[in-house]
Amino acid sequence: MAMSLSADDEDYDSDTAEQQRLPNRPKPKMAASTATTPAATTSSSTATAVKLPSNRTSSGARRRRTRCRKCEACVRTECGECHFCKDMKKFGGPGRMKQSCIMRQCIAPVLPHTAVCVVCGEAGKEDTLDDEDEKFNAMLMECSICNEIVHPNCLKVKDAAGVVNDELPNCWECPKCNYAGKTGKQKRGPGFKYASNLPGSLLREQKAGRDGREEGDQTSTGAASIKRKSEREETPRLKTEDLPSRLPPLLTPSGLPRPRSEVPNFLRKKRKLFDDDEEEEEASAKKKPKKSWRPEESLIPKLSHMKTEEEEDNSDEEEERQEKREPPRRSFKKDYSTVRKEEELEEERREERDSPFRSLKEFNTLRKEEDQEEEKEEDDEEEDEESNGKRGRDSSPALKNHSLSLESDASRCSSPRAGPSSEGSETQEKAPRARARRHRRKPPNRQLSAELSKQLNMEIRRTEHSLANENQQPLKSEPEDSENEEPKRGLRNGTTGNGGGGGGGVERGAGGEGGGERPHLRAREMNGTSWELRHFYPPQITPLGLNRSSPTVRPLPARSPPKCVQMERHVIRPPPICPPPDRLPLADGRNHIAPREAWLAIFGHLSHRELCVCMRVCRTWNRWCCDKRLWTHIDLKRCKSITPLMLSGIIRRQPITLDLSWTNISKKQLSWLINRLPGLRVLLLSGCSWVAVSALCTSSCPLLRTLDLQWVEGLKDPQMRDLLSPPTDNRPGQMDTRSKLRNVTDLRLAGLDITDSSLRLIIKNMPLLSRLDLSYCNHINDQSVNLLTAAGTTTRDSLTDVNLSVCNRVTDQSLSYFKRCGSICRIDLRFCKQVSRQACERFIAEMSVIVPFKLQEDKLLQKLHSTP
DNA sequence: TAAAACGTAAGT
DNA sequence: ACTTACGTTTTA
Repeated sequence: MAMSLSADDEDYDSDTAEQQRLPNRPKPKMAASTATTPAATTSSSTATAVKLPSNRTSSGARRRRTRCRKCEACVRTECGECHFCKDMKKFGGPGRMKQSCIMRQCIAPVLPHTAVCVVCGEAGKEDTLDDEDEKFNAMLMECSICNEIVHPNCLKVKDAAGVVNDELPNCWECPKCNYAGKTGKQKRGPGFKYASNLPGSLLREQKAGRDGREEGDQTSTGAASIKRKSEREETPRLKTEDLPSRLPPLLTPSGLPRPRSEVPNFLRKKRKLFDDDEEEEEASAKKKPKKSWRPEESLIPKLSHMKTEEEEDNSDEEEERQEKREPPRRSFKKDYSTVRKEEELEEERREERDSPFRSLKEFNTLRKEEDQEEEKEEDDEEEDEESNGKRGRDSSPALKNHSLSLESDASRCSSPRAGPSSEGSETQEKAPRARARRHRRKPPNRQLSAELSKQLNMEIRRTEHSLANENQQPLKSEPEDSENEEPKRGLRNGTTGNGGGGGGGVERGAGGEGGGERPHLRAREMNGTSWELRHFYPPQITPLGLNRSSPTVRPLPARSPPKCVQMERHVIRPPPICPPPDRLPLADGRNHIAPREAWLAIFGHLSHRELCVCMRVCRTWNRWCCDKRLWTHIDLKRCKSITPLMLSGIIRRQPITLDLSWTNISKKQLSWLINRLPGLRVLLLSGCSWVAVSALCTSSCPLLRTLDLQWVEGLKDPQMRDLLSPPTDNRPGQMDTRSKLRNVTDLRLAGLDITDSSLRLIIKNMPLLSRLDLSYCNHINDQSVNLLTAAGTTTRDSLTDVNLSVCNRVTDQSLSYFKRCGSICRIDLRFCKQVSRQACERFIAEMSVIVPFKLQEDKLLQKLHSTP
């Protein structure tokens, strides 16, 4: 980013250089020292008067944004544990970094109160109005391209449409820039924070790739596209189509004065990133056909489900699914996949031929056509909708289309640039006003569908808030427990496993490589624990008796996430909070009798896929269906490629449980995710690489309760040490002796070559550990159990469920050690060759005095009346 | 290239 | 006047 920015900045500066520099405006890259001065000067000017110098117009300095103080992050207290907190003097640090707590990074930074319109010099006046549109026109809008802050009403060029960025309050691409075809290349947009500053930022990588893609999408469009091409660097955003549209930016539907749909710069960038990866591909293949891409939204992934449906229709996917046992709802992951570029999709298809989604490509092609129409319709609808729940009307028929569109969205999204191109095509087709909307919607790249994005954003926010209250319970969330149990089940059945999560993924994923096997492998021996095995057998599936030595193939990591990494700048900031409507607006202007909560109760019974379908029905439903409570569990298991979009989609939904098992997520991606999922309680990373998992070493996830590291490749004692050791900080006063995983209660380490040294660390650093899965750990022996149950250890009393199945070094002796555990409820010693049934019976007999146990299965001791 | 450092805008 | 922390620059 920096690089790209710099480039942009240069231009920028060149223009403005002479003009005064606004506060903070980064001076030209020159030496910082020099820069300082100017800055200072400017600062003085600005400081006093909020207003920006008129000259600033051309491309003025950007106004620094400040926290909204309302979002979940803002209302949170400092964690005291992150990098930035530790730097703070209040936490004993030197105070040099001067950054806000990682957990408090504002989700929707706002313009400072001192901001005023460059034209009239007044502040935002939206509060004085009721009408949404009026509000919009009276609120201050900051252009992400020229940085100018104005009241839309004060613009002379009202006919031109501005492109509202839904994700960042008061942010748009002003009509002037839009009309001029300027791209936001220069900068990310106001309020954009360098994600790279964040510990977990995924960033930087994107740079390279991102630019390219976007453009690709644009191709279809006319002039704009041209421009862009020339300006590759620029953001993908607007396309030419925007030009034509003239309507003033509409307001956000949500009612609050929030900007609409555009994808924030950062998003765009993100998308670009995606695009980049894809771009080539797309460019070559698809783009040409201009499909109408739509802005993708992070949501889209979900939406993708929709498309899925069709796909399903096409094939027997459903059947397949069932066979696979894939829980329909969990298709979520797939949805995300849809987001990816078509290429990826194709690959996936190939790989996951079985998956319901496989037909994406075809689907997409089909959709293209449909989409165009759809978009038209949608646009119209949107207009209508804005005030009421318009879409509802066409719901039924719409569903189909919508679903398609959604999918398309997803696909489009995947192609960052798609937005533009699509727009172009759309525009042409549609009426002017429709176009206008589009502008909004489609922010260039991934343009999100405006509506969806908005709603989503809002929802997200809400969700986040709710997340804030950890207590929130999902309407129908699937109990995390289920997941927890997975392992066990897995052993039993061989398959089960993950099911909890949505299971199914496993099989599928494996499918490509032959992983398909599933369950029911028989137990044999497992001597060495080669991770190969792991690959072959997905965690839950692990055959009790696999021959570990057998060579395995990891589920291929599918293609590595393309330049996804480039999430860099991708800062996800949902729009300002705007509570979703409590009632469903009907076509006749009245509201449906059922309140939102009632609807949510119903939605709670739907699968994620179904929710995606519902989200297409109307804006209101769209928002409701995005309720965080409906997405407490996100399953991307076996999803071969984790893309930035997927990541953003995850963050927006703020899941409590995230299953990334057997994916090839990268360290940066994981780190980025973790740092943005403060409410994450369950993280499943089985089958991932240590490289990725190592993100846990530097990221903060204090609330994490369940950590699944089964079959993580390369995870041995040294790595376990890194994982459990307190953060290392050389700076004085920064020592935190507590492990970042100190609150973990459920740890799954099946299939790892760890020894007692790791156990000691676990015992020491996980005082709350209740469930421990050490199955398939060949180095675990009686001494290990002795350690876990030794006097003075917290695990002695905290352990309730220990899985030592297929641990061949464990003998009857371990059972005697377990008698020391005060809370033990379940001991799984199945397939432990050296454990006899007699010993188990003896254990039960002796324990029965205190706690009644039963032999639920051979060598599976289960406390009566309790199921851990 | 990531992380640290920094000037100073913005808020209290 | 003081604190927080944005957005950039510099350093490692």
